[in-house]
Amino acid sequence: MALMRARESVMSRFRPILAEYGLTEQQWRVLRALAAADKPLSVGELAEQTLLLGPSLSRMLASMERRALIDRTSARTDARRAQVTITRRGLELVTRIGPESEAAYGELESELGPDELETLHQLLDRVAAMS
Amino acid sequence: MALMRARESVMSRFRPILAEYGLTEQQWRVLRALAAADKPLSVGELAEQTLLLGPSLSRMLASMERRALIDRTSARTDARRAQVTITRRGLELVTRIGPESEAAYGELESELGPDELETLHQLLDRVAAMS
DNA sequence: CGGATGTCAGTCGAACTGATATGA
DNA sequence: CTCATATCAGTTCGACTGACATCC
Repeated sequence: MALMRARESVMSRFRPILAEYGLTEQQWRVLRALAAADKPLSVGELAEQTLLLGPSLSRMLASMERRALIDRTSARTDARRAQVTITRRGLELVTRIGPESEAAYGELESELGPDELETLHQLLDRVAAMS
Repeated sequence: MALMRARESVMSRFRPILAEYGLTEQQWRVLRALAAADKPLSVGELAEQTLLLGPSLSRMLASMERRALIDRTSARTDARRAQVTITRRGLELVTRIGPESEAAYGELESELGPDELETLHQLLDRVAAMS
């Protein structure tokens, strides 16, 4: 519950911004992962990085492709593997929303202080690594 | 994302146990809140403690009432306010699942150590309090 | 009356399972 | 053939909104 409350506290600031741009949290995670990666990602890699399931991603990607936020082509070396890339339009969205995202992160840092934010990060990573 | 990963890591151990008993995470949160409170809770109080929305709760409570896990009556002093209590059957479920829940928490404690778990808790609470 | 509480109805997004096409 | 990757189909659940009944 503590983890949920903390996440809810952070996201409640950020969700309205996403809604303005017609994005769900999950779609935002996809866009960020693609923008951060400097290469095309497979659906499997995306699933891992965004904590989404394959079928959910599959439908989301179809919808995001219709909105021209991402592109899907199949890999040359392995035709099973999709190549998902972010489009110029998608990247534009990320760069427009990005600053507001960092602002939310900045609030967090000014609330906790840089050292304790770092501590929090390390502890969370250790919990995540338990799996 | 760090908060999500940490939570996912914790819950991935626990979710199969809930599934065994036919409970969703959200229903479990309701049961725990009711078991922890030694008095009837209103839907509003439940919403606050479980991070669920009113309408979602309303439907869930109806379903849980059909399964005889909870009871709903209206308050004497204020007929708008519902009195939600846990039934004997619901309490039985909590006491059966409880130990497994604490086992998961124990894993966390043995992974981080008691001091750092405490630190994590405090940091998370501070983030949650930002709202 | 105005404000609070809870429920209902309906829509939407995502989780999840099982089956299937395709290719390594 | 096997295994992996991705998608499809279908169901279920909760988020969310707007309307509404009820009561303070």
